[in-house]
Amino acid sequence: MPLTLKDIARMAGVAESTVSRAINNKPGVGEETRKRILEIVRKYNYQPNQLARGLAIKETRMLALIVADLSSADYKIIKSIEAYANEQGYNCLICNTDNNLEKEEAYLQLLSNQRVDGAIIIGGELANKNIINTALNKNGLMVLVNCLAEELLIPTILVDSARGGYLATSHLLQQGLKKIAIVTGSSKDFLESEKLAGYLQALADHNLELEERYILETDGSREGGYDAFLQLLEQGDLPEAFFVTRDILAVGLIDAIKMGGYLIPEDFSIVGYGESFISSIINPSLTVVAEPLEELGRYAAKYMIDLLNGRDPEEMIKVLEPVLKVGESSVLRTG
Amino acid sequence: MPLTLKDIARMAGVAESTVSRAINNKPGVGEETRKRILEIVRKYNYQPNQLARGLAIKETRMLALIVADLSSADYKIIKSIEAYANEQGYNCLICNTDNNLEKEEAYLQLLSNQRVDGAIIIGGELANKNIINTALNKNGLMVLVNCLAEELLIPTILVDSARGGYLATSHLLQQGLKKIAIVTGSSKDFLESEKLAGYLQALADHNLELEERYILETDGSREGGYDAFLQLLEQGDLPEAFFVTRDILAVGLIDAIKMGGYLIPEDFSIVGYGESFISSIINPSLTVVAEPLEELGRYAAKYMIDLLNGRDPEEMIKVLEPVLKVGESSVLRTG
DNA sequence: AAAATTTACGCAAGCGCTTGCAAAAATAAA
DNA sequence: TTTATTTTTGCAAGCGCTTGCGTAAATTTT
Repeated sequence: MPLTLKDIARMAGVAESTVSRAINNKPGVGEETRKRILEIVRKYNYQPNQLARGLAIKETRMLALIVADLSSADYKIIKSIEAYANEQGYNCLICNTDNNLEKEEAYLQLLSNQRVDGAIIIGGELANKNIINTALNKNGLMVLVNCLAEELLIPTILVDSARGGYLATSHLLQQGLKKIAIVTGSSKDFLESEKLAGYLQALADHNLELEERYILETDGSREGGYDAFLQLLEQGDLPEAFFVTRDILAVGLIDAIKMGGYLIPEDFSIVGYGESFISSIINPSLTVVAEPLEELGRYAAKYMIDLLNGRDPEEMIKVLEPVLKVGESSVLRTG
Repeated sequence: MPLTLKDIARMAGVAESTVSRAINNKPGVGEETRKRILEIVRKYNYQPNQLARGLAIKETRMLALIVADLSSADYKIIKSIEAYANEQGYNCLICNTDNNLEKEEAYLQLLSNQRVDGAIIIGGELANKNIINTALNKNGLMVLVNCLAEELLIPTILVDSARGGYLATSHLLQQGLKKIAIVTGSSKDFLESEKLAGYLQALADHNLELEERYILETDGSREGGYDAFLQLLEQGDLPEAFFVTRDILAVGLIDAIKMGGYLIPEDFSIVGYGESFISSIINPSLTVVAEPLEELGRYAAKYMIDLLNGRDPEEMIKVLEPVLKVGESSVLRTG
């Protein structure tokens, strides 16, 4: 059995309350007694029981990280959140909802359970408004990362996907390319539709008219990317370049392009999205719109903890800028 | 303020203890009262405070997942652990030690803090024996994944890396190749040295003698892989094939090989390790020794929970078999 | 030296839940 | 009907910690 406050108190010959105050650096303890107590604490390596403490002061120092589908992209965000949170004395629960609403709901109950002090919701199409709203009404503290809950006043931090789409498309346009196709994931996904919007905006800014057939919506999988190219091939109307909104899609697309005997970037230029190291491993290395994932995570954690410290959520909305990282897939080698 | 047991008790006109028993399906509550109570519970969506419950019954239903360096390989294991644990009513804390002993120690204190019921330690060179031993002595429940703490009686689950090395090397030998180099990460890493052992065994079984210069120890990074090839190039003594023990290493090695104008697999056959989807994305697709990560995670979670349920740790050691997945990098195209 | 402050410390209640034990109620046995 | 038995329920202590409040001791002020 681990030692308790009572044990320490007995050893030090003082009351429990005194030990408590000494440990927590609260006023009301004489210098001498404090030292004596801390000495004993150290000697026996006493660790306060956090459950009891949490119960008494009503905080758990735990955060729930709710992820729609734990993927290789998310772990960087998570890592970053965890690092910051840990610095501030918080631990992080990992909650994979598998894109399952019931699971999401169950996890959000951690808030009302009082198992966690707050929840950070990361990603995708999910983020069901009803569920979140319910949690919100119960005073559940939440932060949204890369997803939106319109109307609801929740601190949100996201990467400007429209800007990303714009950057990617502009880059291709600047290479003198005009026939640019976009290969996206589900249009239900807010971020995906933003990327499309950026793409359209860039075209418009260059006075190019929209070609419906160059907008290819897929399921976001590798096969989806592969099929997208086949589809164009059948139509017999190939573009000069591709903006692909997900790295996995790009992999599939590139498979198909190579299978067709085409060269990148000679026959097709490509810009991808998301700087997983896939992009640098692929041959040729992929030009991508890179998101500042580490920063994303840090902000998320910071907002959460600010929230816990009573800061007003009103002002907490952050839009980070993606940057274009030029690789070999979009630029013709000179010479 | 959330409702408490007392609130429910008052509403139902019974004592708190009765409500408690009703909620937890314990005997000693009349059928009628039970129904009445549960009705109220549902109506108000009452959620027991887990901290209080934990304090009373001395369990947190939380597991710490201690990872040496949260990487893309680990998240699959984590995902799998989390899924199983969640099924069994446990939540998982994510603890990234960043390969830092102090952090590892701090995280293991979660055990003595009684913030978690058990810890699953995943990975690498770390797993400091002293620290673990201390935790063990305090009755900390632990499970090891893909790492070892010799002498200590701790449930362990790992993939047979020696077998992996053997499989990889044998495969190359079966292709009629004889001059096979191995590129490994740090030899301090138990798993890495096992892979080497498997490699050596395979050579021995084929009556090939060991060529020291074909054993290349690196820092495990992409650059490490790149440099390994350069080193051989300088020596002017190139092998016919490579067994590369980490996927990132393989990426670097392949970079270098291509840079040198060589072809894979025509000039060099390659077998990598770990079926991240890197292996299929790389061109040519990589032949790899694949580890059953999902299964690894599931076993880890299962052992942990078995342990919590009082099962004897003695019998808990599981060695999973890796399998060879043949890609294009090791087999000459016929025709 | 006495009075007024300040500081150090202990007491005890409370956080929300569980559980052993005893009392009360319902049921079975005599 | 009485007694014995079982079931239902409540009481109260306890899990390990925090904190408001009151008192004793130390310090400062007159």
